[in-house]
Amino acid sequence: MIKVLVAEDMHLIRGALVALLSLEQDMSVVAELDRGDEIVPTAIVRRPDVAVVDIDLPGMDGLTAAAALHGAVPECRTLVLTGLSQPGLLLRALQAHVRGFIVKDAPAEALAEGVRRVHAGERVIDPDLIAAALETGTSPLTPREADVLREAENGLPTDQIATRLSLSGATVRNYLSNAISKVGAHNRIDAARIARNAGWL
Amino acid sequence: MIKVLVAEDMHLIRGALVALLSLEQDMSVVAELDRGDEIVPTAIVRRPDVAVVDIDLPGMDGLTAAAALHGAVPECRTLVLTGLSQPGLLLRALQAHVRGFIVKDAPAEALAEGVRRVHAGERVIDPDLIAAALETGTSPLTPREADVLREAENGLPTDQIATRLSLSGATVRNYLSNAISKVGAHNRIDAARIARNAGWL
DNA sequence: GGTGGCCGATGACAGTTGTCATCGGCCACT
DNA sequence: AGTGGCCGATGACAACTGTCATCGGCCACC
Repeated sequence: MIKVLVAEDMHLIRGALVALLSLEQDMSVVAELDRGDEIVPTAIVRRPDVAVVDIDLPGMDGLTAAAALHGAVPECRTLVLTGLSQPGLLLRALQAHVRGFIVKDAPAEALAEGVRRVHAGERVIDPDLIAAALETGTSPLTPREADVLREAENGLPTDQIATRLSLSGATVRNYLSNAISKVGAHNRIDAARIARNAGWL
Repeated sequence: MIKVLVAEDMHLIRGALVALLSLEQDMSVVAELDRGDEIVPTAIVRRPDVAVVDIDLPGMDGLTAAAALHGAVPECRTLVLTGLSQPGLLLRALQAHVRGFIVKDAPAEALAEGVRRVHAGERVIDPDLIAAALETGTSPLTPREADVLREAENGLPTDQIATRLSLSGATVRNYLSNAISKVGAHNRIDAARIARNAGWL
């Protein structure tokens, strides 16, 4: 019997995923969570074989939690669930010792199948996503450029971004200018959109 | 036995929702769809009692489909499913003769319960969402202002928005300026974000 | 028939944003 | 010791953005 932990913030979706997994004879859900920062403490107590983790969780994002989980409970394999297919996230996921990466519009059977294969030690990654990740490549942005883009995404003007990051306004504009040209955008918000879609933020 | 139609674009989530509904003794899923424009044709053939429809579907958005469904198969009641709770969408949903409105982070039992109540002729709407909708009120934006904001959201510069909407660049700036002051934003992207969150786009 | 709202446009102006050249400090690598 | 990259900063300049006043046409409402 494969013991599964499920972490997904939207209650209804989580319940539905649990229902889906519960249909399988060879697995049982031993924990249900809605926050990333509860994954490790819960896993230590419940000792799941596989953790099914949404990438976008409150408290602590799914990838950070996956890395921490690998450290705290190494025998527990992580299967990441993501809504949007952002290639850059795949790279970060692999660095976080994630063993499987399933997109939410994969066929329903893919989940249980993925859990089984990850439990068996295989890696489970959508081939299309691998191709996209290789194509997109690694982020061209420096950490600071990414920081600035993240703030710009919310519509903050230059000087407020500068204040929040303790930078000079002119420096912020330089970073934005660099980021804009690196990703091939026309302005800051375009750049933020491109970087976000690529999974670089 | 309540016959249910499920329309949700993410395959895995759809399968999970179907699994969840299939656990109920008094209902059966008679149709599964991933596109909005197939809802009406399918409903005409399968005659579901309740349609569970995601708001964000390819082909035709869930609300438009719900309105069409009400016209084509009036005895079928619609229950809308939405990820983000955007108050403005609730108003549009009610105009589309939607009978229920469930947020994806509602408890898992809420779905089957909602299906039952909608089938019984009740309206099912989260009280918090009603309050938020009343608070947010109806959109202050004129149709054209909303058009311009939608384009601005993607990072297009003024002149490209003008081209796409067949307007003068100066007019676009005026509309944006109006929209920005109406929603109390500091710039176009801030305005787009606010309007999007309110469900006005 | 007047009033008011939305549409579309123009011109002027200030403020913000994007680009470029250039600087110094720091750190890693050869 | 030199090279190159990232960080943070400045100044100047052009381009874009946001605001305001103002116009005419159209349509709905009283």
